[in-house]
Amino acid sequence: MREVNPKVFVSAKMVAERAGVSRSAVSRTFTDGASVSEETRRKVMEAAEALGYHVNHLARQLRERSNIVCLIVSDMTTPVRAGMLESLTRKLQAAGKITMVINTESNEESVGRALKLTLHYRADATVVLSGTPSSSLVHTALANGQQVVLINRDDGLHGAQNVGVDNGMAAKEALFLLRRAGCRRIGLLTSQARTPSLLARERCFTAAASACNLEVTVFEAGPTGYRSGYEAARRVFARSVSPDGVFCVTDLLALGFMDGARQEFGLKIPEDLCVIGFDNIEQAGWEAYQLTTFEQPLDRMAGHVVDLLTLPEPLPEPLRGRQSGGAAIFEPLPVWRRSVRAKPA
Amino acid sequence: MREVNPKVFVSAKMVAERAGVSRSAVSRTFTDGASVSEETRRKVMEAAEALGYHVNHLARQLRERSNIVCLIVSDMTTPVRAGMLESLTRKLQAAGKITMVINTESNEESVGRALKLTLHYRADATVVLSGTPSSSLVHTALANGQQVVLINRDDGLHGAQNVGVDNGMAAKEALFLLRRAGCRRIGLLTSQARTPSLLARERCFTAAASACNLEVTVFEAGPTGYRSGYEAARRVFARSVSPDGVFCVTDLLALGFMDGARQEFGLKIPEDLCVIGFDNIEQAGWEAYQLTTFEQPLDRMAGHVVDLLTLPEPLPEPLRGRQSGGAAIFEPLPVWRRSVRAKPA
DNA sequence: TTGAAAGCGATACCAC
DNA sequence: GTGGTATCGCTTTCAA
Repeated sequence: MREVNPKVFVSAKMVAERAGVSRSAVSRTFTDGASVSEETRRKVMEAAEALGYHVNHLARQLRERSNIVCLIVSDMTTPVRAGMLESLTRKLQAAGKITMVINTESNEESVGRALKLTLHYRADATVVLSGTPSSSLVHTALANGQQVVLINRDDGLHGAQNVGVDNGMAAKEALFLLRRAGCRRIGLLTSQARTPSLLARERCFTAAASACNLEVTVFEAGPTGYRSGYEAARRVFARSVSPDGVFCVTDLLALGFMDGARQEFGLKIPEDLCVIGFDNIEQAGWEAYQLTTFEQPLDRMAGHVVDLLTLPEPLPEPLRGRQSGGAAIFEPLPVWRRSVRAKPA
Repeated sequence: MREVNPKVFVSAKMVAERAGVSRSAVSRTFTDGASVSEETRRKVMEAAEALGYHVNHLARQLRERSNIVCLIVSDMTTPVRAGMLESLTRKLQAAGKITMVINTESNEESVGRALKLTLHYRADATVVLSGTPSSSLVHTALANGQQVVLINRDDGLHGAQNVGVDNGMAAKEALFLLRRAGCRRIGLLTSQARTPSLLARERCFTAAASACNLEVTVFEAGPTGYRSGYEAARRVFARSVSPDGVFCVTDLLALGFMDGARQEFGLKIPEDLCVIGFDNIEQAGWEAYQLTTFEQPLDRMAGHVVDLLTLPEPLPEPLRGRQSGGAAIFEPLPVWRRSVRAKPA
């Protein structure tokens, strides 16, 4: 049924020639709602089939929107990023969009380069999952009629659309849980990556503590990740006074911290130490950890992003996420597991 | 510096008009190696800057190759997939390619739909990370001059280029390790997803065992993942005779299996039970597991894929991976940790 | 219903 | 060095 290898993409022209019709006829055959006779359509389809023709969407959308959405992301092996990527690609596809992924460092320059690329590829929209582009670049994108969506950037850029999670609520709840467990020396473990989300969690947690006249010791680990959490535990528990309740700004840090505390100091969780994380990555539910944490509603957030990109108007009421200063903020879901005591030891 | 919002992508024509030159001049300014006077270039750059112009690569590549590479993948949150995706996107970008990600189910029909999409988008190449497209579709792609690369499909399709890992070698080594540890009742845990790779690991492992006159009990878990491993342990150790050494076809299964064995039956690893995995995902190195496993050289494999797509000729000798029947096979790297005893208990 | 022709944004080839 | 023109693959008038 199929012809010899042309080593070149089959074009509508080739199909037209073979079917003995005009190229317009071919175009119409593949445009729904266009008027073609049954006879012509049959001839065209037959030729197309034989040649292995596929409409060139890139050329088609030379006149209209490209339907391309760019995802700018760094550290995509991280469970949260991978999860967001999965959700976004799936939903975008379902909405008929094409997803272009740009893997970048999270510094402003790299993100900027990536954003320029999206302009070169005429993406209808860009979704930034990590890092923050300079506001002047965002404006260039906007000026080119491109939508820009920023995820989990609490320092939301003017002009861009922001989608995020309510860090403050989780931080407050975390403090409450640690207090209820009877923890007396409360700590917070953050990472050296001072992203807006992590900073917000830290700020809200310490603020909530001061409000109760509680002192919180802040520990800073290395880059966000398991290893950093582990090493942090090493340092934290080598001190004369060490915490008995710690809120870690991400699950990955928390899991490493738990392992470090148990392995290096023989601490029992939650008897000797209570730990709370943030994100609810899959591993937090693993038997070895059973980490109490807060779930980022990735799927709902992704859904909202897709709505922003597909719905014609500024999202109608009722909103899917709470709106605040132009940002859609989603409530994280507390997930109670076994890394925190239910009451004082 | 920047003009009012045109709400439409800026084109070379607009730049030309503003700079008072021809559109050819604009084109030349952005084509390196073209001859433009300093004066003209300056005027063009100034106008481009003011308007926020970016060359439209989609239109440019109407005449030449698109530079687009499509990645077809399912279950991208899985550590191995996420890792491969990370490596591929990074290297492809470095090679000047644009990456489109198609998130799909792994059944033939979904993969087929995805492959057709890549044709619509004139991708120069398609890399299939999961699932196998029908061979007729692969031929259509090939006939359109598109390269097709299949990763870890041991049933390698004719025409497509295959890149994989040597499952047989790992399986044999796994058996050796379990025997050296003095295990007497050896088992193999596989998943219900009977992908070519997993089947190969199973086949080679049992074959190696028969060669030593050893019997291997094969257990089948649910879908590849932690939960399935955990549940499998539940069933496996509820039996009157249970294994004391198990090769799990993926790390995720292994980790769940370990937790199940420890949590539900109080087994000590490696004293009571030796476990070996495959993939060397990050979590395998976590303190709670310290799983002995085999590392898939994702980075080297990705590098090879990119070579296939960028090097003009069929890859020259010396090859980066062992060549076998047109497939590039990479050796997995044994990673010795603590889930297997070094000698009999 | 059909084919011819214009146009989308960019590049290559021409004369000038 | 420069501007005009054809061309890439496609959709969309517009006449027939």
